[in-house]
Amino acid sequence: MQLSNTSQYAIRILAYMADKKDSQLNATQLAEILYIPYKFLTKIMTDLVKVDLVESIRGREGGYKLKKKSSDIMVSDILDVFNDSIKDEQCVLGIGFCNGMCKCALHDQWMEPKLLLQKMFRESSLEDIAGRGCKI
Amino acid sequence: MQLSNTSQYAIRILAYMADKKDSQLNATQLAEILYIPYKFLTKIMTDLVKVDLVESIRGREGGYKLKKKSSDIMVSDILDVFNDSIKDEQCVLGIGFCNGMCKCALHDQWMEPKLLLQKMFRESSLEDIAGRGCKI
DNA sequence: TATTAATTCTACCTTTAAGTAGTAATTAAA
DNA sequence: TTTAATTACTACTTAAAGGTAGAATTAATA
Repeated sequence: MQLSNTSQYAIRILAYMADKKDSQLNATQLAEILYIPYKFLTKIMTDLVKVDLVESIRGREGGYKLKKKSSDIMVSDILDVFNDSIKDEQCVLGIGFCNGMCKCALHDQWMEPKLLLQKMFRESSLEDIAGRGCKI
Repeated sequence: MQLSNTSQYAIRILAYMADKKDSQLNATQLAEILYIPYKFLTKIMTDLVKVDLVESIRGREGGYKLKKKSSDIMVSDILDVFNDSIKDEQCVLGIGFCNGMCKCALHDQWMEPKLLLQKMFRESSLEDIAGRGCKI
C-alpha cells in the first residue's frame, strides 16, 4: 500500500521547488538533482502546468516556477492530479463506496487511519514540508 | 493510495471463509458469492495454500478450509503474501528507507498514519472482521 | 534572421498487475 | 474402473503504470 511512483515524484519535485523559493528551475536541473528520468519528469510537469500548480516559461531561458504560494499548495492538491488521494467513501476492500449505511468488513478499523491519512495530505502544504529531511 | 486488487480479494475471501466457520468451500462457490473472477480466485487461493493460511482438499468433493483459527490469522499476514503490507521504514515518498537518521520531507507527517495503518493490519484478525458490514 | 535552449505534443516501448485458457493431477462416487 | 468434480500448473492475453524517443513549438540572444 503506497503512493504511485508518479505522485511520489510530483511531491518531491514541488517540495524542492518550494524550498528554492521563487527561483525558476528547468527540467534538466530538476531531473538531475532529484534523480527522476528527464522525459518522465517533463511529462509530470506538463500535467502540473495544466492544473495551474506550476507555471511554465517556454523557449530559451525557460523553466518552471510554482504558480501559487507554497503555503497554498497542499499535498492533496498534488495527489488529486494523479487520482491518488483518498476519497471520503473509498472502500479499503474495493467494494464500491463505504459509509455508515453500507460498509465492508474492515470499514470500522479503516476509519481512523483513513482520517489521519486525509489529514496528512490535506493539511500539509509545500511550505510545511519544503527543506525538511535530508533526502530530496 | 490503496491496496492492490489481489490483496483486497484475498482479504474478502478469507473473511468470508472465517464467517462460514470451518465449513469447506470450493472455488466456484467463492467466486460466485464474492464476485471474483473464478480463474483469478483459484490463482490467489493457490498462493494462500502455499503459505499455509488455507488448506486445500483436492479432487471431487474438494475445496478450501482455513488452516488456522480465524483469531490467529491477521490481515497483515494476508498482505504479506502479496507484498502489500507497510514496512517499518517504508518511505512515503519512495526514497529508499526512512528513519530518524535519514528522512524525507514528509517523514514526520507520515509517522502517525503509518503506525495506525500498521496497527489496523496487524491487530485485526479474521475473527475480528468476519461477518461485519453488509458488503462481502 | 538564424541559432540555440527550452517546453510540449504525439507516439511508442517496457514492465507489472490483472485476468483468462487449457490441461494435468487428484480423488470421491457411481 | 470409469466418470465427474475438483485443485494445481503453465502459459498466454489484456490493461495500466512507468518510462522513452523524436519532432514541433516557443522565445531569448547573437
